[in-house]
Amino acid sequence: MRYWLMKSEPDEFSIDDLERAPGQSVAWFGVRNYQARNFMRDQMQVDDPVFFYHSSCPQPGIAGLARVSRLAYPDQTQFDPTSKYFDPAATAERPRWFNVEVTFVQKTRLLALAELRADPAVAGLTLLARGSRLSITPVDAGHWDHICTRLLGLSAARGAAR
DNA sequence: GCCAACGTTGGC
DNA sequence: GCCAACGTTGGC
Repeated sequence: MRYWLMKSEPDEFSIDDLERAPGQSVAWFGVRNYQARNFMRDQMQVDDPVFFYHSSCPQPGIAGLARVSRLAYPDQTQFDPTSKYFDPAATAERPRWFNVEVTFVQKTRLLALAELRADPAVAGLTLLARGSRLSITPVDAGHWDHICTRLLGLSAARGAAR
């Protein structure tokens, strides 16, 4: 099992939107970065725990927990000419972009980026790396546990969504 | 709105 | 295959 952090702009799709989604499960479509795609396509497994991170907003930070609910499959928006994620180079035979699905676990208090940066125990989080822009990043088990139990006050079991 | 950092594109 | 130009991300 691996742990992940997935960024979303709350204006586009927030933790509240995930909670309200039918079945509380959604396709994580629109990723157009190869490294992030590869994480989804090659490494993410059903039930992997996910930090849901709000980016490009007044209070960037972790806003909740989710988990992977479906293995990666071709991102349908790449085939849709009316979508802003349309990719003319993609074909059904040779899809270029993939997405997993994630499901809602729970909201948390907003754990601000600034608070993460200030905590030496999570130094090394890919999210915090200089110039890091990746929308999907892996999280070490130790960092996951520290954030859940020490910073968010959750039980480790709840945090791991078992 | 600024801008640093990084990724992608395309001419050569 | 190099690399300049351009586009995007995302915190501030």
